[in-house]
Amino acid sequence: MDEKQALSAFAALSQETRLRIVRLLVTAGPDGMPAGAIGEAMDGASSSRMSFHLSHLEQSGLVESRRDGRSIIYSASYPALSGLLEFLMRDCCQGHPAVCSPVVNKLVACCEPAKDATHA
Amino acid sequence: MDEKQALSAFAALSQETRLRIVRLLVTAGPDGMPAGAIGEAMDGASSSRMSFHLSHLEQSGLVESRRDGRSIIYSASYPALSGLLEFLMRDCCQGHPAVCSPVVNKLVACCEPAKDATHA
DNA sequence: TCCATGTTTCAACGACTCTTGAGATATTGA
DNA sequence: TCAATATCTCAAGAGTCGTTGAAACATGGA
Repeated sequence: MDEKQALSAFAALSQETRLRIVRLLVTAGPDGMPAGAIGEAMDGASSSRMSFHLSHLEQSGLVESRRDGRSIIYSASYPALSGLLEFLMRDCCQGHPAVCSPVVNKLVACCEPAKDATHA
Repeated sequence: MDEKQALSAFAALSQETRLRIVRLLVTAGPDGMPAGAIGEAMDGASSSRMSFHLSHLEQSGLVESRRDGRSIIYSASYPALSGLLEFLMRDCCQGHPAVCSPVVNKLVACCEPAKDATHA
């Protein structure tokens, strides 16, 4: 992820409705959800409002879409999300231990990474 | 970090100048830099423009300031940055392995966390 | 083919963001 | 006290963002 993409992703996540959509889609899993169902989950937001935010999220790369019959199914892009996290840690915070160590320490507990990964 | 703070932090980082400032201040370390020096590093941005972005960053909690004589010294808030990362991983992505594992795997290599931390 | 359904596109509007330049404020040293 | 330095505050303007409602488009079934 380069700086331009990161700026776009941060802008996408800086809006309450969009942040909620991302949260919802992450929990929904790879199968995703149709736009209409997402709108209902957002306190019944109007379809044009949903479309606005979903296309914003899609342009930022954080979500993906595919058509299924009449519905358009949106799903979270896990690679984009981890790419953003990695950008924030590495490119922006330069892997500074004061920033990253607390996070890694908390996260290894919850995520159980493969212990024998690229860990030179 | 709660959602409101996270939204504000994402908004702060979604602007090129502010992202560059954060990067600069992370590398500058805990001693920070005076506003004028930051402005010079930003292609000689005007003082009012700097003030605008720096107070935006300060309000979001990502940077802190203190007065030193005539200068005001700005420094990165490492806790806020790791708080944001943690929010993104835990609250937003729910610690979803597909998002977090790649990041943690890459980061343990670079950050060398204390192996005996809260790691139930 | 026609209609219903699900979604997008468009125009309009108010609200917010960012930049600029001028002026105000705080601090220091003479 | 005065002047110089470092920074902030304010007002104005161009631009962007988010919402709304109406209309258009795409798909599937009768």
